[in-house]
Amino acid sequence: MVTRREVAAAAGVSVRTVSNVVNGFVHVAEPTRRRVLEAVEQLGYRPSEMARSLKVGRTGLIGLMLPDLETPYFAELTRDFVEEGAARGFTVVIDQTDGDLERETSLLARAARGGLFDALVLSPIALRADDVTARLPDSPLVFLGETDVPGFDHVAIDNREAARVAVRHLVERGHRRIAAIGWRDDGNGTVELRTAGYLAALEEAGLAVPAGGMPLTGGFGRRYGAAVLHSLVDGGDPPDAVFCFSDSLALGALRAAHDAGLRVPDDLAVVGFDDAEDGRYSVPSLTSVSPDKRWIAHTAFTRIARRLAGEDMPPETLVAPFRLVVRESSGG
Amino acid sequence: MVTRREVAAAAGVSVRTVSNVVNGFVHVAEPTRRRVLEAVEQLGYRPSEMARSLKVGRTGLIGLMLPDLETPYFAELTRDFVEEGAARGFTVVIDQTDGDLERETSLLARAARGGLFDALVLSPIALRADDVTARLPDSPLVFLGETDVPGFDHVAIDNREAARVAVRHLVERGHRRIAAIGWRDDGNGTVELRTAGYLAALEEAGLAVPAGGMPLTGGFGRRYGAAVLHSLVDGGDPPDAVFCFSDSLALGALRAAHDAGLRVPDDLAVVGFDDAEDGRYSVPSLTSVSPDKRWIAHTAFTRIARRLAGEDMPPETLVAPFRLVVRESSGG
DNA sequence: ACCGGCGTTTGCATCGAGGCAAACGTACCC
DNA sequence: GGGTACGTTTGCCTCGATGCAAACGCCGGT
Repeated sequence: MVTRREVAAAAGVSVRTVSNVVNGFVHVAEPTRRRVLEAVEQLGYRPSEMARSLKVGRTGLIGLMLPDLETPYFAELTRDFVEEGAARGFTVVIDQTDGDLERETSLLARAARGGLFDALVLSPIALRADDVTARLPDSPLVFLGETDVPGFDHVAIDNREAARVAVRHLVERGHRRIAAIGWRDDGNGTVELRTAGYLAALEEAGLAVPAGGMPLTGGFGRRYGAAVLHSLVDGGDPPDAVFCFSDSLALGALRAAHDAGLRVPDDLAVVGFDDAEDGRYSVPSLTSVSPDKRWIAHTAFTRIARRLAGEDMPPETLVAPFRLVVRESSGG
Repeated sequence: MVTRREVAAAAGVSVRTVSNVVNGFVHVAEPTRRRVLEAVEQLGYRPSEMARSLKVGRTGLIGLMLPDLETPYFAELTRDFVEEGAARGFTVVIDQTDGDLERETSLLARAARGGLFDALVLSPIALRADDVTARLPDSPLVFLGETDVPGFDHVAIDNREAARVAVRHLVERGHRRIAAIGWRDDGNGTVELRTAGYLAALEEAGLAVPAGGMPLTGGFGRRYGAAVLHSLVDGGDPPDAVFCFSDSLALGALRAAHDAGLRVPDDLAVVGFDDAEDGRYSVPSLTSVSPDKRWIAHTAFTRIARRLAGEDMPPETLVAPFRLVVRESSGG
């Protein structure tokens, strides 16, 4: 690694002057500047990011913690974060946890160490408030999703309302036996809110949860959607519509419906959640709740930037907009 | 930020001793260790990653440059890289370029600076050999895909052979008018090799490219697959099979085939490339070439680790295994 | 000839931690 | 009791770059 010292020696100036030239600083005489730049060029000198970071206390790295990248929702969200970050001069570092508590805490611990990251955006699954406060980093934190850690910024859509809107749409289409796929009993806040919204919409319409209509689901992936729909169908008295807590679940359900000989949306309407690109090209295309991911990325970064700029503001929960995109799977 | 100095003062020892305790170094008397750990705990001291990195010359960060994350292939590949990296104590930093030359070079330039990254894995689209050699970082580079930059390690599957196998499968199924979707005229090596494999398989079977069977495609996304298939169908004399250069293209094609009233695989067989999860749950499920992504991640990291360990070895091209997974879309 | 002022350059200290080898202290052995 | 050996602790220097303020050189003005 070529250092300033060598450049300085080659150009016959002091180390400090090299810095001045490189940083386009104050007054540097033209001949001096030229000599230095020449030496830089010739030796192939590159300033060290690490040393710079140490001195100025910023790395330009933002950590983004996600359960996984294969879920299209997270892949698309990541894209928006990377893009928004690039526009603001940040590099986004992705960490994938699989929703594993140990990996979530270890990332937090690592991030807490000496500010390798200027800030963290967390989308935790298993992490609870205690785990966070126990190993608090100095850098700003923004939480995505439902894990409610008091004292931090929080960006999420109104999951309850979104679910309510989605189910109401099914009601308006004339469906009466509306099941939900995605229920889990592990204290996951997102799941609870979507469930609450689902139940609220049913109640408003004077409907009941159909037989077997609130089955436990092992995860948010396609295979679980397929498995649950199979069991709903096998159970007899199948629903005439399902509201799925993710597009992946919904796509799995579509596949299973097809295998069971059900026509969508005629025999079974399906609504998903996330509006991932997959659902736009599936057969049939998928009706879905579409959270505004760019808004989320933009908002999270705005909070981070303001906090990094030293602004002192109370933590807030910022509610992202969403809309329901109606496509073929619900008869749109 | 709490520093060692404050810990040292609190514990009544020298700064150096704090280091020794924290690093579990050599001989430290038990009472001293206890006092120091107590001070560490009480003050909430965390060693600074940046300072450490500066001193030891490693950050533990590996840069992974990809065109995008929404393509399931890259999302899955990323997953494997992140996982493999975590197992080896590295954090993977994703940079997304959209295949944009400017963003590709700027990342390379940034990475070249003072080794923020210990190594780089590049999956370039627009980047050419010249662009790389012009701004060569000191850290190891591994290239994925077809951009052949002499002098560097290179991990890729044999695209020509893989395409040949895929098309031969269609031939064996009795298809005779086999079109390809994915052709582009921009010097993209991957496209050229898959095209070559496609043509080779046709020639071996004594078949010709069907009318309109080598249409230009704007990209690898679903919409392009859909658009091209539509044009093939509209052109009259449609093919009885298509080999798509990506699963996304194939899924778009499936959707378009459905819209055109074609039954898959009876009227039209479809084969994709990448074996992304989407294709396993689509209707019909998708036959696809499945590159061994874990092998790719593992191999790339092995090379990197060996080079970082100081081993001096000639650059190599490492060929990843693949297999053809036959599913419903080709009558499997 | 001397002085103030400006433009330019430089030395020194600093960021936080690690390498090295010296210094310290105690205990043991002859 | 003195010397050695070992276990333990410490100072000092370095990593590469930046902030600060002093120092330098050169100019014109009186």
